[in-house]
Amino acid sequence: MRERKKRRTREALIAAAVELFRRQGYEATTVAQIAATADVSTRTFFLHFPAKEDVVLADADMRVELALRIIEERGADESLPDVLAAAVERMIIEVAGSDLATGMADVRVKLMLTVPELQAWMMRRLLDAQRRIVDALRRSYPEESDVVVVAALVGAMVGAVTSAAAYALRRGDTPGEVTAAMRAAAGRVAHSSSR
Amino acid sequence: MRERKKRRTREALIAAAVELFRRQGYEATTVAQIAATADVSTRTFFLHFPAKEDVVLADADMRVELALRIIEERGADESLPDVLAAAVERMIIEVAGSDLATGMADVRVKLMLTVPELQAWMMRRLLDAQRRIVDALRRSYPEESDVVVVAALVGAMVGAVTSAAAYALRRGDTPGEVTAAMRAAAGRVAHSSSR
DNA sequence: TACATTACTACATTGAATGCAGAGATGCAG
DNA sequence: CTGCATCTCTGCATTCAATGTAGTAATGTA
Repeated sequence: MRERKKRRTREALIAAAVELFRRQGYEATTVAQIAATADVSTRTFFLHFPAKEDVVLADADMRVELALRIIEERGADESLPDVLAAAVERMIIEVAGSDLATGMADVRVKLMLTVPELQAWMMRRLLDAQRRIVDALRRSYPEESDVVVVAALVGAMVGAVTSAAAYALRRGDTPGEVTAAMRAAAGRVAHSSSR
Repeated sequence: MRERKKRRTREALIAAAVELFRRQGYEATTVAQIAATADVSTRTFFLHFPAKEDVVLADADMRVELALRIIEERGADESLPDVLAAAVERMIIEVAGSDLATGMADVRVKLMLTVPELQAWMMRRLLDAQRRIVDALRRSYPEESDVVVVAALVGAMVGAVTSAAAYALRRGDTPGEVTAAMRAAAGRVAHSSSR
């Protein structure tokens, strides 16, 4: 019941923020405005989100967790690049299923493609995800001696997929085409490193 | 003469900032402190740097310009991945020559590896650099029809090199080893895509 | 009913960043 | 040398994100 109320205000904040961002733009909207629209105090906003940017990228961590689970569950019978490719594929499916489908995410994507501040924030989170993926891979493949090689592979994979997605979205591709582009990019990196 | 004075205050600001960051840490240092140490007003700081973060990443654009020139100068006799590899190689050499050599850059690298705020800023700049590289490649190779494929390649290249560099630095590699790791990462990506 | 937990609020404060008006030095015309 | 224009730099006020603190009110529990 308490949990419920907390989640309601959280979602009210997200809804208010996205709506205001859509109407006025990201920078023109203050946190105070968002809080007022959601009928809470400004201070409450920061109890739910560590920063203004996080309200746009809410629940993005969840996807990383899924990818990490794939890596940790798979044992030693599959090669490292293959497992990495599978993990990335899992994230692609997740993104295709939620972000590219719902209407509110449409606004989010547009914001992420246009507001530099949000791009930087996303990259920051992505960097963090990369680190955790590298750690997970090293735990699952302790025989792979060189961290730097693994890190480079993960960096290439993440860089290729996100760059492909960004350009496909900017070009106005359909959700199906975007996922296809991401998948193709991931495939090229994985294929190259497995030989 | 006027130009000279301006550059002197700029360098005084950088020196003051790096020194204060080293002694007190990045977040514990205020812009007002930096300005006071450099004997200028707080307002002047923002006339030289658009944000506090930029004082650490000063003159990083220059390197990107060098890479772009490589891409634009090369005609059509070399393949796209090869030219991209050459451009990245140029940047690697530049980084090895300046950032990894001088003592002040030592502090900068340490800051970039530890302060999340700076990492986000660097990623923002990196993203911008990627865009410009993609544009330059498309100008030099108009016959390459798919932007997304080019973008994915550039993303993979930049992602691999930066990730490799970050992990090599974090591990405590010597400057020579770091550049070797970057070069190896770039080579793997370039080699894979050229076939 | 008493107690603890917790979401939330009000208030104050710090610090980054911007706008504006003006002072003072530098370079350049006549 | 004298005006005039062009800069850099300053001081001041302001906005806004973000944090610390203390306290209120409601919910859950013994």
